[in-house]
Amino acid sequence: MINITLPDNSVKQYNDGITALKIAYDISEGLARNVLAAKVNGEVWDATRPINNDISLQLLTWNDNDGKAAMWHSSAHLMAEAIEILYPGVKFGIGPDIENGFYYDIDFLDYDISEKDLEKIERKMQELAREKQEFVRREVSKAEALRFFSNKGDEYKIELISELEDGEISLYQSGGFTDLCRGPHIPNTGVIKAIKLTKVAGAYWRGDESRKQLTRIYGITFPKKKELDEYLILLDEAKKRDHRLLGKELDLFAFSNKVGLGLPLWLPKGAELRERLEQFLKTVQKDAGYKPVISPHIGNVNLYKISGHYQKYGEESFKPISTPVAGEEFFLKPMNCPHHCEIYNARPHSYKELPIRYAEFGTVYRYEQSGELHGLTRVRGFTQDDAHIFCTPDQLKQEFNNVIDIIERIFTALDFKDVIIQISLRDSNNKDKYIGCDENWQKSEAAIIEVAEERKLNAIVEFGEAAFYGPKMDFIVKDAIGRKWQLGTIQVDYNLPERFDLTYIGADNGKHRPVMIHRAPFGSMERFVAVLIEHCGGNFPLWLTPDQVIILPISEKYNDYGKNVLNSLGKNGIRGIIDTRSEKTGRKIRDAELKKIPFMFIVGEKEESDGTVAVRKHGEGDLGTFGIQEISDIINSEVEKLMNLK
RNA sequence: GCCAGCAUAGCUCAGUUGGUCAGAGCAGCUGAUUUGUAAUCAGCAGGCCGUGGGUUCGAAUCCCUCUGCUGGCUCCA
Repeated sequence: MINITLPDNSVKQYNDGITALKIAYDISEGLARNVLAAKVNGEVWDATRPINNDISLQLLTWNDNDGKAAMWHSSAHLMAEAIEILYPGVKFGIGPDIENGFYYDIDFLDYDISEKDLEKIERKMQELAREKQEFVRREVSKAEALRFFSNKGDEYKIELISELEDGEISLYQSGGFTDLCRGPHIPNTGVIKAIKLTKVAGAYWRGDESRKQLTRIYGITFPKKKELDEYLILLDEAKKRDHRLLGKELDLFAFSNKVGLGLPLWLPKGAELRERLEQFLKTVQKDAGYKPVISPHIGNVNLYKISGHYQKYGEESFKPISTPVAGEEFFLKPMNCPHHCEIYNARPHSYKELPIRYAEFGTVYRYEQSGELHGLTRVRGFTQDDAHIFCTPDQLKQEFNNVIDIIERIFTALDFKDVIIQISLRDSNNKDKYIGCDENWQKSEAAIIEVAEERKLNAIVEFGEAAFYGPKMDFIVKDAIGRKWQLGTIQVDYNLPERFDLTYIGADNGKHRPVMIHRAPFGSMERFVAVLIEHCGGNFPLWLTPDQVIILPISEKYNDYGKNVLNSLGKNGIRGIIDTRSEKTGRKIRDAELKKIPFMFIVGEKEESDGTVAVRKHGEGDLGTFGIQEISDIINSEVEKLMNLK
């Protein structure tokens, strides 16, 4: 007999060789039907794998991420089985589960595969799933595994096996398909009820551009048809929020082939919105002791050789610009920091001046591969809300804290409520990857961790993800429909001060090296605006939105009164427009709703004689009649509250 | 850059197997209407069917080139 400890700490006794699935049946048949896998002493196992020792057991279902993973991984096998039947002879690469579903990389040889073929494969999968094929695990020797796949002619699997240790190799068989796989898998394919293959893409074998490109097919499966439908609705919602569509609809930005790929053009409404964002941050930064600086868009190639960007961005930069004088070359700047270092170096500094905080909305240029470009989120020219703080090592922690204050204030003002913080530290087993002495690393890592602990930040720590010059803290926001976006970043840097020989004179009258903090709360204006658009679906916060109010006169008779109202609003600092077309009120309301303007003021005979407006709020409807000063005050106090500026 | 798909009016899209196939709605302009909480009516204008080549008696439609757009290109059995 063995003891099985369940999550509620109850202990049950079973015979050797019992399986998680049988235990589930013992608890209830309903549960058993939902079991996808099991966690045995913290390790994810097949629910059908025999248990021979005392263990703690957690049954995994669709509600557990590990359960989902097992389901999707098994779905990848199911897809491979279907494909092997439909396209005999194809060769398989890898087929893992991913965050939202699974994929399989396959060498389709001479078959042409496009999205038209997906439906056929889906149907085959459904047919196979209904057979409730069981996944059978078999542990094999390396020689046996190699023999199996050489007989099959699957050179990719052979390559994978050759890198594995003998004794740790397992095969899984479901129906007529056998795959090299460590598992775990779901008990049988019967739980896969809803299948959607989503896209076909090329993917290099093992991500290596020099190797053969395989065909990757992505898909996702669900235990219930309803969940697939919900997923498709979510995708649809994401589509509606796409910043590229909304940017066009709301006249915010555009691209032109004549100007060039990945080079955004900001239209007046977009530029005004961006200016408001910049102005907001400038005000916050002024309060926090930042000083504006301005640096040119190009710099001598030697500047970037000193900073190390030349080595790093050489390939990803636009080609150097040559001058008529031989031997002189300039780069479009890929980052602002080298310039700011030289601004610091413009004159000597005393410890009494530190910290020095230089801020610049600096436009940088990087040559991204054409296929990487995407709306405003991935472009070739963009503006960072950059700042560099030069401080003494002792001031580091305080300065780091101050930057977090700024970032939190901004996220609050923009209604990003769900923020994940990632602290990226050095991989201490692999110190060669980084520069700088241990002491500095320990100090700066400790500073970040202490700050995170003191502020009780909801932070995850990643080892080995630090920049080569120092640890960093990244801010990842979740938008309104749950997608994650990396925005702000704070980085500690001991490298550039050294490379640029930055110094200050200390109280001891000696030269000392300052520490540098790189930080960008928005990251880049382009990317941030894109994320903001998708987050709010084009319904910007009141303080940011292009037009806060639209005046809708009932008929042309009231246009003059409407213009007077607009004037009064302007005097109260409220942005508005007026719709003087000779359209019916219903039409004007509809158009204003579609333009997502927060407030509609409807004015007619009553309002004109009373000096009032009938207020309708976007998405909510009629709010009733207000005096002009009264509603102006309401709007302004709302704006003030959102901006949190006082 | 590579793989797959797409490209028709400012926008969203129709255009069956090549032969009145250059169309619709919205937006725009002109006029009528003077309107009370999500589309008033009528008329007008608007396109080298992404570019260049080819096949054909004939191409928006078939083939090739180029350009651009979209989705991907390790989340490592």
